[in-house]
Amino acid sequence: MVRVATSVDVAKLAGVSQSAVSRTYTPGASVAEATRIKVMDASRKLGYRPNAIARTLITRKSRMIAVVASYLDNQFYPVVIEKLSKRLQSDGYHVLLFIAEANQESDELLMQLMQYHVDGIVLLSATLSSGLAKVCAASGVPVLMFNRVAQAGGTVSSVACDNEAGGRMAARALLEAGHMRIGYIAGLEDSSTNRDREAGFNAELAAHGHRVFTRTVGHYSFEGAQVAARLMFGRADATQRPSAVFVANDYMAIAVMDVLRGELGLRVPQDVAVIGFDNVPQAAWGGYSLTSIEQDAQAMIEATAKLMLAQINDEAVAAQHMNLPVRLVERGSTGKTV
Amino acid sequence: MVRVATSVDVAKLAGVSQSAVSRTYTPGASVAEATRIKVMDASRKLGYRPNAIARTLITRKSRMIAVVASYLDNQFYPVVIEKLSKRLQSDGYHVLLFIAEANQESDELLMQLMQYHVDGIVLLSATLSSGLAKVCAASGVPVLMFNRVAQAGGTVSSVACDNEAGGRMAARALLEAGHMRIGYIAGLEDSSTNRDREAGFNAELAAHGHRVFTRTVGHYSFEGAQVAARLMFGRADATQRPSAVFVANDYMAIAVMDVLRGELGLRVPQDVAVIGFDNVPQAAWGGYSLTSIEQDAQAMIEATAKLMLAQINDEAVAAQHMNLPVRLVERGSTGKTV
DNA sequence: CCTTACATTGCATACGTCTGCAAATTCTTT
DNA sequence: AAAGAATTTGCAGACGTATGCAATGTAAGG
Repeated sequence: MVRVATSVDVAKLAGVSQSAVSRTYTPGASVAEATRIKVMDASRKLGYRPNAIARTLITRKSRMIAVVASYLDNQFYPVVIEKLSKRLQSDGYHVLLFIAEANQESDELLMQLMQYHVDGIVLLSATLSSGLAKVCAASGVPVLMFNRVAQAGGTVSSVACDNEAGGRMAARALLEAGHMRIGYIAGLEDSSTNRDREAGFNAELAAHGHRVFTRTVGHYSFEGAQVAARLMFGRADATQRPSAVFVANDYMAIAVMDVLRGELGLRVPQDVAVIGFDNVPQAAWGGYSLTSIEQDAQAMIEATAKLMLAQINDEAVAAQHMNLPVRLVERGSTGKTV
Repeated sequence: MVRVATSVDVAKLAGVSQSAVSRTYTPGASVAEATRIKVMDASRKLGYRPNAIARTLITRKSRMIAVVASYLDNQFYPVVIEKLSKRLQSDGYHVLLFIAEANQESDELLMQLMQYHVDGIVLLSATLSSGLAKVCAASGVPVLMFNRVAQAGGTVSSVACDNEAGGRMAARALLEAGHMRIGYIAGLEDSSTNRDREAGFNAELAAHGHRVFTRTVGHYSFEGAQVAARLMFGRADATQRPSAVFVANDYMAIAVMDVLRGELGLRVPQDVAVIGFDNVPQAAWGGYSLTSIEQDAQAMIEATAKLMLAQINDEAVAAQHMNLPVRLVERGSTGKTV
């Protein structure tokens, strides 16, 4: 077994008390410059580093934030995780990553994370069971949903984009291009993102005297989107299928484009215009040139970090619900040549 | 401030000693069935969960494993992180995620992780400075490099694929298709993956009396690959440019294909055949249909988890270097229609 | 019934750090 | 130079759990 140096070892070598060592590593504590130097020297000699675990036990702050994710194959999330991690790291926090099985009860696993006394929890595209929300609130751990909106009230914050406005933009873009038969491929039926995007989309169509021509469901999965595309576009008669489709996210939209072109021999945008949501990096790839509603990931992450840190440092900060603006990025899949 | 129940609270309510509570939550400890039930009842009433932090302090096992990653935009890594996390979770370990700035000295940051007394460290596509390797060895923390191979000897394990064999396969595939002018777009010059892939590639070319026609460097980045592609294929005279190119990974290969088609008006595979490495999910997308050398991520992860857990549980287990087999997946970018 | 073995329990201490408090030291000020 | 203010220091007691040890209770064997 290996023994690493402790603050007591350092104190002994430096000829000071253990308190002095502790204070040296506590910003803002009262230590004379001379002793600080003695401590630093001794630390260097012994290779001492404060034990974050012991520190957590007494300060009750672990400086760890749990991030719960599920589908990392949707490109939106790796980007978010990367940026969010960096952002939190720069504030001295670390990310305890947790991958939730898509359809699994994540409660048990979140309880495990709670055992580590994380200072906060960020849920990426996942919702919290009301029971667990209560547990978190009871133990004073701030919870924030990213890209999902919480049910009414509650102690859980959320940061999302203005999904409804995005849905409206998508509708407007397709209407302005003159499409009359417009389809919608839904994500997960019970997700707030899908609900809001679809609501905005339908509202805008209705405002112009239209309504959706066909609707199928892709469940935010690649395979689900392929099935949904085959269902929607599988009929031979061109007038029986949409001339444009709004897909609830880019990840699915790409699967849809592959089915349209590869399996059904349809051209995008000539036969079918496609518009997605998220503006993932792949949307800009030459093979797809996918028009999309952009979520400002950077802004969402900044808001997430700010809100989370505020709630950690000040228990009085209330839960908030933020909806950040979106914008339309037009590319080839709706006819704009780029 | 919120107070959560401790083992002492539970003990008091259950009318037993704190030790009894502790033993109830320690598998294999000696507790009578009757007291175990009393403890469980009291725990339920108080919502008690053992404090993993306090436990770590005394057992010196945090059941946390640090995972250090850098480029999550290369699709290979999200997949790895997801699978690795799940695998470790199933063994009761959790992942402390750390995003290293690409060109930054990650030593300081790894030291931060060491303060959390992680039980092990997995480096994704990153190498360890020799100084830090020494620190880790000194504190008895097993370190494993994933997709990179350590310098000679050392206490650091590594799990990678047989990059050299993969390079040879790529060469053979292009030679068998009859290509005479074959280019190579390199990744990071000082990475072991690039070194080995290129070495195998060159060796196989040489074995057939050929050698590489042009070589440029993409540094494993998207933009770098675009530049490298322009350099290699920017000349008007068709005989002055390769008819086939091996790109050191898929992430770059996709960038290369976009430049070839979108900017230079070249067709793949008719004008240029392209072959990548990793077989990321995107390689199979209809927009690219990229032939690739597949790394068996699942097997690599299984090996990583097994080796890491073995080293954690038994200090006697020596560092190992594993090279898992690869295989060629042929698709449209080298002329096979799929 | 007594001895021996065994299972169960509680006590007390340790893990490595922070922090309130009072003592000790240094610096100001008159 | 003395008194007061301000700074620095060490002591000691947390934080919540695990575990060696001795003590207790129980079962088995003779």
